[in-house]
Amino acid sequence: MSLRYALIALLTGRPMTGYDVSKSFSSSVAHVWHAPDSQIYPELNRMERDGLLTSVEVPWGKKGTKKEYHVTDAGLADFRVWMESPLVPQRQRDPAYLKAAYFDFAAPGSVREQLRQQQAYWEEQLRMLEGTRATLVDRSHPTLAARLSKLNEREAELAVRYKVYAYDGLIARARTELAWIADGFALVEELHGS
Amino acid sequence: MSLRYALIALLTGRPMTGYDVSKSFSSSVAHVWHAPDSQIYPELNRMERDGLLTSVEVPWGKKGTKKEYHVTDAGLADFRVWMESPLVPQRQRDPAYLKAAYFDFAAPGSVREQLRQQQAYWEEQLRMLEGTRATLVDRSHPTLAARLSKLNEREAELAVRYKVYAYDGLIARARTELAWIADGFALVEELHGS
DNA sequence: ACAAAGTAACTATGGATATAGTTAGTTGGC
DNA sequence: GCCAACTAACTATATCCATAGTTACTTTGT
Repeated sequence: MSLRYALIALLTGRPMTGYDVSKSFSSSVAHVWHAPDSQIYPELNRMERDGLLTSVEVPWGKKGTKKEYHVTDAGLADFRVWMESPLVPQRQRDPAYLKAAYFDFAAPGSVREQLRQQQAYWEEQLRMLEGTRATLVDRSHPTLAARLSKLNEREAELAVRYKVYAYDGLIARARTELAWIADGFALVEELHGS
Repeated sequence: MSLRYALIALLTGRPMTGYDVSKSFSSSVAHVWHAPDSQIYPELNRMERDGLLTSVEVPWGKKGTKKEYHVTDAGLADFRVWMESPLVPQRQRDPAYLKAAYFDFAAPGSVREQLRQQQAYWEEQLRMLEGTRATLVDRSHPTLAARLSKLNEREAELAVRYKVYAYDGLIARARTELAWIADGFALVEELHGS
């Protein structure tokens, strides 16, 4: 059900077409919530049906049209209810930790290779997160900038600070993963030599 | 697909009935992989059908019987293939970070309340993880002990060290979450006063 | 003797998610 | 003038996962 609220959150910044939403999801918003467009388009339709969004047909080129989704008052109210409601605790389900617990079933070379892949992934994540954080701090982030233009300075300050806070959490998490991976290299070294 | 390998991993320790597996999942193994029994029983059946497990009917009381699942050589081979294969990178999908990014939509009191709930959850997690880690180090953990009895000292050392390593990662993650939550309290204080 | 708690093994249903397409119009480069 | 890349909006299928039951037998406490 969080997809629905991720979509409202995104659309409070500015009205968007399904395609825009899909692009936003695969770039910046994907850091906090990933979704493929096969989920996004149907969900946008359902949300319009449920009155959380309205759509406006916008011309595109000569013949084409595109649907631009706007958050309704009901949608915003629904979002606030969700924002105020307690969070259901996350289930632990991470294949990386499951694998690590049974690394003794794999060859040391394979373990090192997998650690390298995880390291590359998290380093890339970290770079992206730090880059995005910088665009939040200087308020150049496109979606954020669109939303800020509708707010007064006090409200803008809150919006920016909480977003930076969320990214700080993600960055801390990425660093923790990288530290764990570094420990993994050291452990393989200790147990199997270099 | 990881559920299948989590099940094989568990059953390499000792043969178990579906019920045993379900209990293990809701206690110790749930730290790395959660699954309800509505997933476990059908998956065990499919795995038996696919030749990864065999089952032995064991009498239970006067009239009852129970099915004890054993990992087959094919199952172990399949597990090793998975253990050696690269890990698909994680999708980020965490409602806590999504919410945090939009805390300005919620009342400060509600934010504090949600932070408190998250804090309680992660403190409890941390306690459990540290408790389980201790039973791994002193080799008193039941599932681990069962597996160790089939291994020589060198193999046992590897099995223990990697399991402790996995738990160290989970513990570090829990601590990172708690530090982030503490920063959240400080931020709410700064932005809205106490 | 009986009830409560525990053990065992499921099923049913709906929603969430991943993977992989499809159809059609638009823009920019050569 | 045409092709590649991009924009737009999907659909189809299968699996994963969560919630909430059901049935039936066993052990333990009183």
